Amino acid sequence: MPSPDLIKKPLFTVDSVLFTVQDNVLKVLMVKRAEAPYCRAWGLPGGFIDIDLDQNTDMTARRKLAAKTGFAPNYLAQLQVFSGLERDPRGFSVTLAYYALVAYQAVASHIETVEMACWIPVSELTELVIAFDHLQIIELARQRLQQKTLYSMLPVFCLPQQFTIGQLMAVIEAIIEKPIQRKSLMRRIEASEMFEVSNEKISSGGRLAQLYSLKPDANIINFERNLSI
Amino acid sequence: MPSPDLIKKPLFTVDSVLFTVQDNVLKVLMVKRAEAPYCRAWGLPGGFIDIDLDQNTDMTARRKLAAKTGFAPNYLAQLQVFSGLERDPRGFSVTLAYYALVAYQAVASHIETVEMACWIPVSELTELVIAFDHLQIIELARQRLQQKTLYSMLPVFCLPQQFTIGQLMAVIEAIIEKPIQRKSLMRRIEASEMFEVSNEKISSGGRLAQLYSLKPDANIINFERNLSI
DNA sequence: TTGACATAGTGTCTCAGAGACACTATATTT
DNA sequence: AAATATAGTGTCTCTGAGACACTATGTCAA
Repeated sequence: MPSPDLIKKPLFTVDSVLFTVQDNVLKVLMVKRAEAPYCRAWGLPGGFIDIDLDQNTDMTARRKLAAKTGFAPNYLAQLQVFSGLERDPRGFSVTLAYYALVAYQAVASHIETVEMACWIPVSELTELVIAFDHLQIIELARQRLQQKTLYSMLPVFCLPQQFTIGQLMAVIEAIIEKPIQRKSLMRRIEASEMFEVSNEKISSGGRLAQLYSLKPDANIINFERNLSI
Repeated sequence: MPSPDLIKKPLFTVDSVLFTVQDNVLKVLMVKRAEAPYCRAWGLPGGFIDIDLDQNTDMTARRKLAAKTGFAPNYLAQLQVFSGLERDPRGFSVTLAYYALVAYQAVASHIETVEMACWIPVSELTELVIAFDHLQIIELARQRLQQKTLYSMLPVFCLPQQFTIGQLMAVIEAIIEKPIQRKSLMRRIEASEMFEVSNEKISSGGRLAQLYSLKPDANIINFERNLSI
């Protein structure tokens, strides 16, 4: 039985919405829950802070993601805190949600059973039983990702270290669900000065495509205008 | 003495950076701490969630602000969570920081001693002893406020319900610390369709100024371009 | 009463960058 | 060699921010 003090403390957890783009489809990493509440439902990877292991909540998010998938996100940022009495049957709870991006790779299945962690297209989430308010959290994360895609180059974090304009364009279009102009993307790549051209080109069914990569020290800058919605 | 379980739990608090603009100066509400740690230093208004009083963390922020000032913010939004072992001498701590805007009004001094809560110009914060990492939190909140001011009408929440373009312009300039073009502001007011013209005008030392107010159901929209930095 | 001044608000030009889309370049496939 | 596919460029339009001169209308002082 917990102490009286403890009863008054809310549960505090850290959850992450890890996005990737595979085959031009935006997908989210979901984990099949093994414990109550919402046992056997799908939920976001996450858990409790471990004060001995985690320097801060960012580390909690990274540790939990690594435990479920075996890899580390290319980009990780805070989304928002969700709190309240209704969101967890155990009582008042507080969740710090992160959103993260990674270049597509298969989930390491050797860690746990194959069913444990899985990429799910965001458009198919409604067909599943989702734990807690995680569907809302994912929806908000998607909106934030879409917004940032309109005024930054965030989607590069869904690509491998070297990539072509065509790949970047495809990933952006998968995220914002609208076609964009290749020309606009080229202008932004030029203007941002964040990228360097490789001396390699790769084949893609037509003229060879120039490979680009993020400069080692590059900051992700924000443009002053959005792409059109 | 807390239970062994409790020792492992981080301290979780909610703090708010409440901004206002008075006499063309951006100010922050600071509270003089009465308890350790950082007794007698200045800190952000905030405190612990009270599960019996607060439906969620937003309510915690509002409750604590009301307790210190006697009024409610016009706008309140999450800033970011700050966490770690070093930020509080008592051990690992987690703070959810909010930022908020209010039209200037004197802090209700009847609630506590006059010195308890006080508007401090952000430019003068470095002259004070500030508790914890609250200076960093305020700095991040200021940056967020500046960014949002470039692409939204957020600064209206620093003004009374009815206001003139000149007042709005002054508040924006106090926040971003740059002059802006009245014409650009007029265009945005027109385009946003968020405001309605009053049938009153007020005197301001020259030609009478049109009074505007937010439409009752208006959402704060985001513009697709920033004002120039 | 009138003229100086202050603040409110408009007209209109320039400029940057997004959208559109035709055009060129260069690979693969048949 | 021709068809086709993808990469990349040239250039026009369009929107909205910046600049700034101009008009409008109030207050105040002589």
